[in-house]
Amino acid sequence: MPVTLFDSLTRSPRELRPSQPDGVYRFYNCGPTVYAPAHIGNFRTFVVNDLIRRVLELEFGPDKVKHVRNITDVDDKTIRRSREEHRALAEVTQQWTDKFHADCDALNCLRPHVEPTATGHIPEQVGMIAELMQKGHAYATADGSVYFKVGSFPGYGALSRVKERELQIGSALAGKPQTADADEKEDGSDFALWKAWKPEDGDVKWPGPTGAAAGRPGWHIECSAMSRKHLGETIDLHTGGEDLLFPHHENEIAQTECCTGHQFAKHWYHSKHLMVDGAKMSKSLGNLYTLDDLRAKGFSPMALRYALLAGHPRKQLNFTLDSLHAAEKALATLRSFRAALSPTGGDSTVFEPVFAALRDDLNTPAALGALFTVVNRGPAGIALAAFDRVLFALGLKLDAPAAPAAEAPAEVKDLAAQRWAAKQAKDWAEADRLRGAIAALGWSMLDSKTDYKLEPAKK
RNA sequence: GGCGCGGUAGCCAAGUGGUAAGGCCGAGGUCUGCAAAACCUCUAUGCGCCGGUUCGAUUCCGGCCCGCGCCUCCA
Repeated sequence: MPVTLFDSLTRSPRELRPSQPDGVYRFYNCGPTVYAPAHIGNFRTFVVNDLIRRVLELEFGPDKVKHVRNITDVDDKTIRRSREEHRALAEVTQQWTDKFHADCDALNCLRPHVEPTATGHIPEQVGMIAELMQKGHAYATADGSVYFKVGSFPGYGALSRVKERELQIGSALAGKPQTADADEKEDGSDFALWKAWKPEDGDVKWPGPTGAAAGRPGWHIECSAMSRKHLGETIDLHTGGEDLLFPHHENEIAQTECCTGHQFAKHWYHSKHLMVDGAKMSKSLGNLYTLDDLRAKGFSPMALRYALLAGHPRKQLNFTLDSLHAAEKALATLRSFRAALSPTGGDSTVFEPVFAALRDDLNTPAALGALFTVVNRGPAGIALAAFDRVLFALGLKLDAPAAPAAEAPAEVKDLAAQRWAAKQAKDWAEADRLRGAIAALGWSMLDSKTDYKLEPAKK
């Protein structure tokens, strides 16, 4: 069954097919800049990309997908952070890389097959810049930086239709101050391939290409170089958040295609941004959440994953804490449904509508709808293995506890023991009074036939 | 200013030229001393507004109103 995905280049849905004879699907996904914990907006993109990875594996086989996602571990933000904290750049970026991995694991995102770092691929980037200079697509400036000459690549703007955009820049951006390095450039739209060392870069520098000073690579070249090294000159799919479409991806195309002379990516995909409480996420609005922020509010990472899946990846999704509450409840229903399934035998085709929705441009809300349509019919005659295949496709893990178990304070435990005794004595008035006292301390006492447990009260 | 997206029940959110998936919330019920959990049932004559095309439009066309995103090395 064909998988279709919207293609940002042609602006239409297109079928995904491996283009190389080995049948391996080559998938490059722009990764995080590691200078702080990623926020849930970042994770929307990574969860969507994880879904692509899973759908591809189901379609072509687990060994027929090669997924590469980079780590940007040198740029203005990482360097600034390292200077602020008086720590080595590598130490800072390692810390946040580890945190990113832990968060991804918690969200049940499959690790990419290769996760290259920018600092680990300096020679590849320098080599590519040298190649571009030799071919006349790049030039060094007086300070030893190197810029890509946008005018030398006729295909520039095909992805973002930037030429249409530039017509308006005169009116809207005319008053904008020029950046310091703009004076060095031959043309305003040229972009940096190599940035000459400046004092604020501290000890962060590498030898540059011939004709350039020591310094560090620009942002765009890392993806071109790492993608080329790990996936070859032409890849099957390149993805990222919508904000990367321009200039990042447009620039990647220019760099790679000017070097190799071949088409860079067969297919482009961009997921939309996550909004929070109806507005763009930003620190100034105070609506920027990390995974740990949500954990602190008692929500599980899986609830975030579910909430992210509840919106179509190509539509803005408005995130609210309410949606996490809904997600927790939905997960609980799936959990009990799974527990009711027979481990052997049963129908394995009932979930086909779920897969069909995913194959149709990753329509996750429709997939969840189809899933619950089956769930609501009841567990009779449904194979556990078939349900688990759905869970794999969506990346949902149900065996994880909904919330981390917390230890009740001694005071609460004491009240609970008293209430249990009152209950055994059938002193209902006293039992109810004690339940109220426990609740007042922020805990819930949940009874079973023979036992009870304490949980933090639901907000 | 230009480009693009969206307005579907209290909230979130699919979808189709033929009469509205699903989740949450809410209501009722089974169970429980009571709760919680679980399970069962119910919940939009309606899809921003106004026209048009059509046997028939939420779905197509035109206009309007409202919200949002991008055009700044932010996923």
